[in-house]
Amino acid sequence: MENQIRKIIADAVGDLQKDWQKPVTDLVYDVQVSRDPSRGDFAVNAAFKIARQIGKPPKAVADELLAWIETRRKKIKEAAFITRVEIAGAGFLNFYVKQTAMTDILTEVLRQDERYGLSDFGKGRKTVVEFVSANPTGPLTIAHGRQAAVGDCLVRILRHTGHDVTAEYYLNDAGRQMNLLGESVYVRYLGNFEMEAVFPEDGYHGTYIHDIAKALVAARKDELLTLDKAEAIAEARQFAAKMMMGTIEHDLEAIGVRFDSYFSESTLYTKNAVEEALEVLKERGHLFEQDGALWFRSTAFGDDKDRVVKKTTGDYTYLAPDIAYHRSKFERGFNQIVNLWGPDHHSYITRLKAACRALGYEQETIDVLIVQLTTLYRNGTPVRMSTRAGEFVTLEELRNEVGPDATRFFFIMRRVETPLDFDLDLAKKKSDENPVYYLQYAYARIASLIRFSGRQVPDKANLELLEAPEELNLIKVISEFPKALVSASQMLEPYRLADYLRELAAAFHKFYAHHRVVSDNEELTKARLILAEAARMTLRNGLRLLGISQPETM
RNA sequence: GCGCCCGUAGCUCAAUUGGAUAGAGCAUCUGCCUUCGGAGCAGAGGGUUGCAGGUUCAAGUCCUGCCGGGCGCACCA
Repeated sequence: MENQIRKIIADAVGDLQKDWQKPVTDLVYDVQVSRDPSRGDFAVNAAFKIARQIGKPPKAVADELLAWIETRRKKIKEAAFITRVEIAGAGFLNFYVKQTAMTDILTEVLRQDERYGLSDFGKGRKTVVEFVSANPTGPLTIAHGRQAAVGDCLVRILRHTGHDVTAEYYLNDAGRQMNLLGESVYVRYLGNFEMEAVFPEDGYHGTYIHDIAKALVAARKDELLTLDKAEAIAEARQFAAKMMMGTIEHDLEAIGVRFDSYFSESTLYTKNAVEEALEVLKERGHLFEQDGALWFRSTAFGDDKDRVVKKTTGDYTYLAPDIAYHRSKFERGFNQIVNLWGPDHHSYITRLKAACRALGYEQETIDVLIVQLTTLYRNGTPVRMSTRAGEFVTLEELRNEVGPDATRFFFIMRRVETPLDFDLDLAKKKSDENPVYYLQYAYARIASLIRFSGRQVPDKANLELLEAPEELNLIKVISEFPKALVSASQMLEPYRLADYLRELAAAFHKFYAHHRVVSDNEELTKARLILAEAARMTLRNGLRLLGISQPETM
């Protein structure tokens, strides 16, 4: 429908252009589904955009377009479904279309079923979404949880809109933090044999360290006591990392988050990738030595200051392996890089993008989403968190308390760049106040309705019977699903899907409250069952993309 | 000090990237269950979109300045 309207406008412009002073090029305008019936079914703002280009008042352009359409409305086939076009406001063209033109979408939804919403919008995009990427030095926190929920949801949406997506977890397993973990566990391990040792400064204090140590004792008995300290710590580190990763993967799995790839930082060193990446930068003339250190001239790419990649000590900074890591993304053929980072990495974005361009990757898109922090609220007051003392609310604890569905939904219902207030009491409430239940209730209600009807949803019916405002509105909302997905996909904003689904659920509830579906009127019953079924499928497809269950009963 | 982000209803947030009368949820108040699930629906109140200019057919959105808040400015990771 939208395409046909665009075709008409394009033809009109092509025709009228002759009489205009300036040419119209690259015309971009909106064809918007109107939710207000007094504004027609579709609102088009093309006249404004044309007016700007040719230097005429929008109203005048709209008049010309309207006249053009009116004189040909009976002749051109694209216009067959149009019943009326009118000018509104300062130059909007409002299109009124035939009922069947709107209801056709319902049979289409039923036909496409699980495929409704799929698009090839992202065709040609080979996308890597990197998120969570927490060091396996402790359990995942709620900060990771938000990243996990948003990232996973984004992956699903990108996939659904035709991107070739890889969900990747970058494992910082080469650094000092991992050694600290090993040392912390080792000291606790010794403690199990009544042996004293100095606990490392900045070591990890959480009770989970004791758990790991106990597991280590169970697995290796007193074997580590015979090794020298460095060796024993290395063993402890390896054991702890493996065990922590197991826990992390389990916690992610529990809220439906899966990764296609775990990329280990340490492999960058074993494969000499860090040296190679720096070599490339050097060849391209972006490195220099100063004060005994090796620098990347990032200021050439808009950074505030140049950055050290290799310290005077000979060690790499954090940036060096990260450059190598991102180079590997390009080398693996990805042309769309999406990273989800915490707010503490904000200033790092410029640096990374500078490095990517310095490596010679100009065409590829790099998007870094800063996922802001979450504050949990209980009884209206913030829950205190402190990683330092090893006391923090873990993702696992949160999930156990509010359940996986609410966990995911609350994490994604806001734009990622806004800090999130997570109301625990609200998330647990099984009532109308809880937005998760609003969506799931709509789904369960439709499922129940179809069960009640005691029959199969028919393939076809006289859909022209659907003419009440609530019915037409629901149809319009259903028809906007693919567009909502593309929008969420393009802008990398999963919350848009959550927002859309709330609107869809509201449209259904409203329809349901005003009209009886199963009645004596056989034809109308059929038509309304089709409408309900299309709503159910759309809701289901959307909830799946959010990773939220679709209960048949509640 | 420099850079980035934010300021919208009592609260939490939207607003189709510049579109028409700024919308939802929560909270408050008022209605609706003898028929498909009331975890729902209908309605009311609540706004100078921080302030002042500017750009244009059109500004919550873009530009400038101010006010208020947050974050970042490492040879840490």
